[in-house]
Amino acid sequence: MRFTEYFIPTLKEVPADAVVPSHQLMLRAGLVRQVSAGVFSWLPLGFRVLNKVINILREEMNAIGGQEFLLPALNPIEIWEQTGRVEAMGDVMFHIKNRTGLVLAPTHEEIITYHAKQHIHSYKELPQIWYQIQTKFRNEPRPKSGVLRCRQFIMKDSYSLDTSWEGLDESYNKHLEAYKKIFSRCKLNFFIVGASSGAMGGSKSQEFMIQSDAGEDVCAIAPSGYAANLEVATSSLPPVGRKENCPPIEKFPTPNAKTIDDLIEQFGFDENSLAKSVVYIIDSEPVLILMRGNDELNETKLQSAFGTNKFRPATPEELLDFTGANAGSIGPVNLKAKIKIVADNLLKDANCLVSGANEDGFHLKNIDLLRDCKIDAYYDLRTVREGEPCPIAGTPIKIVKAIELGHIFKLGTKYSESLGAYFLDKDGTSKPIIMGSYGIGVERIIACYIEQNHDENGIIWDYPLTPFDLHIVAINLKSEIVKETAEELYSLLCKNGFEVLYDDRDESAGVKFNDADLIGIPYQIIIGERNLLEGKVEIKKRRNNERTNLEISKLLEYFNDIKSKYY
RNA sequence: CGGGGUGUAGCUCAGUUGGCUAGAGCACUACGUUCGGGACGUAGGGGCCGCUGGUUCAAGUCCAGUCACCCCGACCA
Repeated sequence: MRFTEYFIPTLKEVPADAVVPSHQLMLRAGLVRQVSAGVFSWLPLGFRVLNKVINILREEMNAIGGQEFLLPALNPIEIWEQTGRVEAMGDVMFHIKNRTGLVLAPTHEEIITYHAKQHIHSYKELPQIWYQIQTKFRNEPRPKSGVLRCRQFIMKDSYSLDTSWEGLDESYNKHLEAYKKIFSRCKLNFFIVGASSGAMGGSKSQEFMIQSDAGEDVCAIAPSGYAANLEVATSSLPPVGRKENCPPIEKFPTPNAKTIDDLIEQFGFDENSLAKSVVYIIDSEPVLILMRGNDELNETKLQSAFGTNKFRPATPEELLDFTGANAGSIGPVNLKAKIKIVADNLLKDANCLVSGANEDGFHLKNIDLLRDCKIDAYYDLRTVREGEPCPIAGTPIKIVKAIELGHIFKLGTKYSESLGAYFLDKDGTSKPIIMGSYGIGVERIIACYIEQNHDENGIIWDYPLTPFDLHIVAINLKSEIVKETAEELYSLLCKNGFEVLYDDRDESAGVKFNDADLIGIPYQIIIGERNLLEGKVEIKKRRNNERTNLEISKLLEYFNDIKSKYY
């Protein structure tokens, strides 16, 4: 491709709106342009990369027996009502205003299940893996970081249909392996974490992550290999437990202690003996949640424990109504109203605790959870912290920010049951199809690759994602010998199957060098009079700036050799 | 949805207590010179100062409203 005949609008300056490196570079190198918040156009150069990613996805999905579909983005709302997800998705789903009854699909479990219901009637027709690479629409409240969080984006989503839970395990593992191959082929430095299933429903789920400060997810990782999204991460911290000879419960004044830290400072209590209480309204019912003093409630865990995402912290008025005190003096004993009390696992059956007295300015000490109050249930509710021992081998946990590239779910029968996708098994009984759901954010692969592969001059592409294999930089095309050689080499390399970007612009050397580094094609072939006098051209490797002067006659052999290593 | 910020040329930005025909650099067009790390000269083109209303002799500048975009938070499969 000749630069003069190809639309590559590079930018010299960093666009003011872009903050994360991948966003800046995708704009500067002419890969994408923003049209509105969370809505992007792919320009020719970026679209080449996008297609390379899509090819890899397609190859690996086909390799595990996936069959490619193309499902509609416009969906009848009825089908979403049947699965209860109009409400669950809430504002995230786009609704069509001038054609009521249609929505823009944020994902495709419903449509897949609809087709399964239509045509899958026997165990003989299972298993199936159905996938597509298609545009999704989500009304994100806050799109950000370029293509990392968009309102319109491309997803590779696949769905497995099985007759048994063992079958689901198999389909799930096929995806797990396929995803590892996909991200490895894309040269991404990724890791896999245990994750929450959230509103998707289902049991097991794992996420594919890359570590990045631009990420919105937080993960706990440990040298043992333990890795989990902070939403579900646990540690093997010892429980508070019971002390011998816990004295009777006793109220004491704490007029100037509103926080756990105040109590530690003013009264010298052991941090572990303090218990804090927060009140949430869960499914319209008040619940007092008791945790170690300085632990943080993990709302995702709360959601799993109660099986609902309809909860919120109680208002100050509600606090006073239910407990008899304001925030800072609340505890599990002597509550004004009889409300449900749950506690974090670390407090299981603990005693000698300090907590609020439900009377402003007073706390209780020597609380025994077995003696002084009734805990309705214990759950894992706390957020893991840096340095805690991991649950696998007790090695210290590190907390890192990460970008989610892909997510695989064992869905189970939530959708097949609500939409009536049943099959007849061998024994003649009717059973719901057991499903899995697996997604990859296509644009995120590209943004993540750039996050991990760039320097101050631009993007550093590698095979196979690079938009072109080779970049010919011809310096001073007014020179006959430069022009002739460049044209000859361009034609030779194209004929031999290389994808070549040939900078044939009448621009100064500096402009071309800088654009070449910005665009970041792995090898630059620099053709200038200086080297041509010796019958040579210069090869510059983008990644490490390594330069080699090579005889022109050996060029084809040189790149064929490189190519054979990559393809 | 809460908090903060920004809207002036294609891009990055300046524009004072309201005051002449609204500016710079880069980009763009023409001609000439230059040609291995973002060249130079000369001459040009390009503006609904986000939008609407108000105050004023006079508004890019002040006031009110509104829209868009960015950041932090909330939310998010």
